[in-house]
Amino acid sequence: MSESIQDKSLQKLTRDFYRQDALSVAPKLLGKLLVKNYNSRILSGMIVEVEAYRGTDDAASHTFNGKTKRNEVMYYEGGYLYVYFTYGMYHCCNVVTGKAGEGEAVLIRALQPVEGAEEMIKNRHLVKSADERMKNISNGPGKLCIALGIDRKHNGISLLGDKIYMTEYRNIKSENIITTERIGISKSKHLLWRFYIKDNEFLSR
DNA sequence: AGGGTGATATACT
DNA sequence: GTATATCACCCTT
Repeated sequence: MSESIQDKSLQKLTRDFYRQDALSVAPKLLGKLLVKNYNSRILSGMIVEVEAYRGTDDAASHTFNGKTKRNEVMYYEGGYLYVYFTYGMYHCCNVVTGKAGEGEAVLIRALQPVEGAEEMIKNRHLVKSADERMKNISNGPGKLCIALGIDRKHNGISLLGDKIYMTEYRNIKSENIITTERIGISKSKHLLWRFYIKDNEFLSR
């Protein structure tokens, strides 16, 4: 208890939080910290952009056509990481939400680096020259996975453990949360299931 | 605007 | 089994 000045802002998100519906969780994830233990160092970033994906009513969701080997983690109860490989070279990182069997998740689309930016730049093979490049570290779903070193090994990992987890960080006022159509999909485009922090510099677009 | 890259799903022999 | 289309992306022109 010696150094236990409990910083409320860094409290881990709970199972109850993740067990809510994807559409409830998605906007609430904005301003939270995604934390990764990386070679006993901490890499972290504030979530600034997300998209919700939900099984039955969302043709763009991996779970729209039922369970497969690839998407089975999405059917876990909320609080697990769903990581999939796409376009031959990238990974995308999702937070499973809802109750077991529902097949929902929230895609993390962009982070604002908080801790370990130097390491992230190395992971991304960027040259730290200008602030311009800093914005390029984790402003996209594929990029943030490279920056944090997230790949298929992390598929199905619990967010209540110590390898990867999320904590409280900043409170984002509702008037600073923008809602739009999702990016990069062709089906169910009309659904306004993308959420991002207004005027943040680290958005994917 | 187009190419790179490979897993996955679907549609065929 | 094999063939083809698609894909929740990123980078370069």
